[in-house]
Amino acid sequence: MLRSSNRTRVADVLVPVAVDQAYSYRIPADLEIAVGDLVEVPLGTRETVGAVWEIRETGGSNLKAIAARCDLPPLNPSLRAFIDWVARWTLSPRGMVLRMSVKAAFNAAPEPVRIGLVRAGPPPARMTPARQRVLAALEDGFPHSKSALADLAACSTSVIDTLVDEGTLAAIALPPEPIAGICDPDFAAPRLEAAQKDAAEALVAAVKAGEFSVSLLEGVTGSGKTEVYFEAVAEALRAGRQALILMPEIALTAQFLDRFAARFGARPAEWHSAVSPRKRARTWEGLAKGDVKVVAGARSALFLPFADLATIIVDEEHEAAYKQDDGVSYHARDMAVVRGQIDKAAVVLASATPSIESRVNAEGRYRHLRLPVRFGGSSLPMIETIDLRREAAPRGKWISPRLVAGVGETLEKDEQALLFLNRRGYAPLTLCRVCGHRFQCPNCTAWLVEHRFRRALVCHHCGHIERRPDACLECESVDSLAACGPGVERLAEEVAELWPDARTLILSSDFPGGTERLRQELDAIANGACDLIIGTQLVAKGHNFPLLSLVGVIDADVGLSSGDPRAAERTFQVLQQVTGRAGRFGRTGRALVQTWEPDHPVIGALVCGNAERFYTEETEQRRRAGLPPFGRLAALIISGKDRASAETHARALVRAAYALPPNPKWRLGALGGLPREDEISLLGPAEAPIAVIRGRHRFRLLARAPRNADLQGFLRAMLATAPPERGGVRVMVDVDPQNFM
DNA sequence: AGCACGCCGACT
DNA sequence: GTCGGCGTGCTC
Repeated sequence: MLRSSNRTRVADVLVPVAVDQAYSYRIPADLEIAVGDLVEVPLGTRETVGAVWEIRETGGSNLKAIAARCDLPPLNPSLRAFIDWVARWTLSPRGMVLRMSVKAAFNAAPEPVRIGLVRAGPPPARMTPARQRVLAALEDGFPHSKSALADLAACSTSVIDTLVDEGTLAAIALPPEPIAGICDPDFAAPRLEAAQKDAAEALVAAVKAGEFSVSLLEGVTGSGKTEVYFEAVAEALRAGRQALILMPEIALTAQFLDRFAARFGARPAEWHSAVSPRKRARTWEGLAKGDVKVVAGARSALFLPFADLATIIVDEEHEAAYKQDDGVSYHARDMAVVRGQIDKAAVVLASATPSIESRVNAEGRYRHLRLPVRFGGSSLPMIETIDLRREAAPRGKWISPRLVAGVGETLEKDEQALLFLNRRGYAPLTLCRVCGHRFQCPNCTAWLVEHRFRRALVCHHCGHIERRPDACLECESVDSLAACGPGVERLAEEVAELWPDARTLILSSDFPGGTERLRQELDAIANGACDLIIGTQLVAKGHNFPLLSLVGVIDADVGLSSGDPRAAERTFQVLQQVTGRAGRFGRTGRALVQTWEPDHPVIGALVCGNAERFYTEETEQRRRAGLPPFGRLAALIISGKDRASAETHARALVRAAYALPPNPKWRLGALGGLPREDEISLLGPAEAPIAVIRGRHRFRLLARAPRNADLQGFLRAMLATAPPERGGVRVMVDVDPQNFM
């Protein structure tokens, strides 16, 4: 049908900047534009790439025009719906969520053209031995790159150049190397034990159903969760559909990728911070076209353009690393469930120590699959506590006599030991014995942590670094500085004194050489390259050390006293994970846990393996306090360059909230009144526990809402009513906060 | 998120 | 007198 000439086609385009609305652009008559297309549009003074969210017709208006349609697959309706949903949930501008989805598709350097050489004509007029070798190397019929060919023929590249000039060889452009191999669901069918088989069948059925479902796959370390969820992936592959495996960043180890390759015959595509922009761009496109079938990735992989997503696995679902705090703050585990709902995919949450949230949801809302037995015949480690009140380490030392003995025995048997201390650096606090001066970060409310290897004092919040002085900065006393408390570096010093011959390695997130070296090192350890590992939290995450038979926890109580409502749960999870590293694959491991509070419920649950009771009590506490998953939380962090402006604005926000008219979707409790179950309560403003970070003073507001209340609606109304942010004040909204500092 | 505009301090 | 610091506001 003919369109009347005075009507113009207009596209509402979402641009990847911090705006919520889509902008309208005229569609030039010569451009074929559809909803979902990625398009180049002018924005202010520059050009950017946006996504078409809607197309409509309108009377003449002088809008800017779409410049071009990108040569990329369009965003499908489910991804667009997901972007809209995440933006509304997190109170982020939709443009910023779109950005997370599409930025990897662009700003990648163009694919370098790979040149391959092939036989193209008669042999050269004059044959030489080197030329002979080159031709022989090409007998297999496959194109070779120039350098590979020169290597193969043991000649210089000029020999090849001459053969090209003579017309014997020709240079052709090679297709880029595939981003991932073909994954074969039946490459190596696993032998599953009965419990694994039942769980795997349930997951396969869930994928087959082609409907949204959530399964909590719970099983202790070594119970074979991975093999079980691989069957869900296999089912997706059999159906020609796609699978996403989410993992906490550091767990994306070569070990995991090798296990995957052993099962499916090829590695999955990878998605994490260490993947090059070019590879990302190709993975993005491969997924959108449906060519790439399986991605293993960190949380940001959730925003990839899957063409036909059948299952999402969230491995180690309890991990705090799934929460993104900067920019758009989202919890990848929760958003995975949402994406599963939109894409009609089977979501699998896997963990040895599930979050309280998932456990509660598993009582009814989710399918609950348990793997009770430790796979492969090895038993759970024997866990003993060491009461530091009775068996303390010598003064200035951190390893108690019993732990010293335990490590000694282990090393004598040529087995590996791991000492776990969740503190990076040498010492968390440095002070002057003469005047009492404490070294503090100039930008943050935090002590500077001594890093002895780097001869520096470092702030773990803002990265501030200064040389460790020899004299006190305050009273100028020389040699008066004392290191207080232990970090892994200091523990290493103690270890070196106790066992000078042991091969020791420190594993922490500031590992020199970055992620790649760390990966290699982890593999080396698994192969016995070291006797004694000293590690932070990092060692608890998803890496297996088959030779490890003893785990020593230096200070089990760290973190229990913080104001974080999840402190006990977190401590339990990390201790359970780290002690579970001991004695896999046939050996009975042993864990020695040093603690000042052996009677604490967390320690009790760990030692007698009575996780159930601990979970029940924690769950009950959450229920009583209306905390997640029984209620919902949102934090507002109000920061400014000075204390007063931040506090003033925080108070203005509270006033705005109480001035709001009544709303049917939420009710705000009376100011100062007792919290009621059906009302939103607003706590604060309170100065944040870390009052200053990067030179910005911070206040916090905490909103707690009943499950059925429209918490986001309330927050939007409050923010809209409050005075605009001026004088450098910033408000950050953190829905479902995990971090209370 | 970028990028321009604008208003105050230290310099060729 | 200009260069440049960053706070503020806008992008169809």
